[in-house]
Amino acid sequence: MGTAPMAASTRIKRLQTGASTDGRSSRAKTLRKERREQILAAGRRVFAEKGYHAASITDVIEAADVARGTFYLYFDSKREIFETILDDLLERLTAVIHRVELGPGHPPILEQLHGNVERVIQVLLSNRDLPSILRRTAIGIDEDFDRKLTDFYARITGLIERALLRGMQQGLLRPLNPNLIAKSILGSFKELAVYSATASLEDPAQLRAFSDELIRYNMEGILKR
Amino acid sequence: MGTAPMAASTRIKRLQTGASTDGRSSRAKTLRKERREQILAAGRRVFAEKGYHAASITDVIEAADVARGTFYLYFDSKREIFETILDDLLERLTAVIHRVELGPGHPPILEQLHGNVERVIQVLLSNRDLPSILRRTAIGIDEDFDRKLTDFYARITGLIERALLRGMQQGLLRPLNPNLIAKSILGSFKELAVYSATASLEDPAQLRAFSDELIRYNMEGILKR
DNA sequence: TTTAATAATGACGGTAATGTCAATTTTAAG
DNA sequence: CTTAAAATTGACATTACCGTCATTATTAAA
Repeated sequence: MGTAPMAASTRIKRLQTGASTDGRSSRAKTLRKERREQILAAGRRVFAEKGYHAASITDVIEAADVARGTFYLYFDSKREIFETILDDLLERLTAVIHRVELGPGHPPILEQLHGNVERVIQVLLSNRDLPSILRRTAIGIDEDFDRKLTDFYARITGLIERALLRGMQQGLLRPLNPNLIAKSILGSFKELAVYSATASLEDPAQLRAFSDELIRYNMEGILKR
Repeated sequence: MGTAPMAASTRIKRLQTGASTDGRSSRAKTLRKERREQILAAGRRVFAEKGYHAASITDVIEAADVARGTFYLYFDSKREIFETILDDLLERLTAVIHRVELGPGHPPILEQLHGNVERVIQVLLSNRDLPSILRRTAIGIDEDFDRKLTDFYARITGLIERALLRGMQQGLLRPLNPNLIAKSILGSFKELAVYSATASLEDPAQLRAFSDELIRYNMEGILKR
């Protein structure tokens, strides 16, 4: 009987496709994207639950309910699907982190800071798998991922560092070591962001309280004035 | 000729051994420990450089310059040698982190905090591989490691949290959310500690400056008074 | 209905790293 | 020197996962 596959029992086998003269119809393109997104979503779930290394392609295709070969029609490897997921996440985070602008015509600095914090948390909460993926994705998976993460965090640290310098120049901030403190600030935020899934921050009031606490800690420290 | 192995060219093959009536002579025991430590040191180097997953047993035995079989006389698996290394590190860190004591008969609080910071950094600097191992060892390697790390950080967070509560009761600290702020403080420190290898903190003056900056940031924040 | 193009399938071969063990080497006691 | 115990060795069997591809299923145009 050779290698003939059989129809899977309950699997919905098709999303429907089409063809046209110029390669692929727009409908077909949409459906290709849907299938891809179906596999990506399964990947996010699996990576969030097991972490990159413990997750196998087999886990992903089982979660996506597609055959092994199908996976390889959409992604070259486990590396590639994870890269897609990570790039996506880092890009979304980058998009919502805005440089703090001084001077008139801009919202108060504190409001801008709140905006950044709350937008980042919202991105992380938009898909429950994201905080776990971020949390589990540390240095050491792969040289390329290492660089991506390191660069991402370096960009944020750079943003913070420049903000600190401007703040010192304006006389708003005390003298401090901008590089060291920028890392501290990033660290304080990372530690909390990664746990954002466990708190109930979908409630805007709670989110605001969280943001308040974090920003006040960084601004004023913990001592009584 | 079967599976007969040949003498490795330049390898120092023995540490010398001995035997006695009660199983093993104390000299033999010492030498067993030395061989074990030789393999552990190689493991630390390899794990620091490549991370847990990318490191193979083959890498470790090549770094240690012992044969495959020898490795398995001292450790059951890659998991086990890494566990030994991680346990060791966490135990040493735990040992140098002391609860802050209030009241007369104890050094000033600030000095106690400096002590903690500087001792932790010293542990991390005692072996150049340790910061990298800590940095690369995030959640997701293995359920057991996850728990160990999570527990370790939870213990520290607990220490900080209780210190914050006492500080509030004493009227030294402003009102704050102890759990959230404890995590922030831990985060700020983790981010810096992990990079401690890159700074030149062997110099006591530099280490003190580092510690000053970190503690002042947590105490006073960044705003000008 | 027929048919060509596209999509999906899963058995299978290849690869890489693991842990074992029979053989060998070294040690130290007799 | 002889010899038994302990330590070391590396070839090899095993395992587990990866990516391929010939085959089958589905679609939509003719």
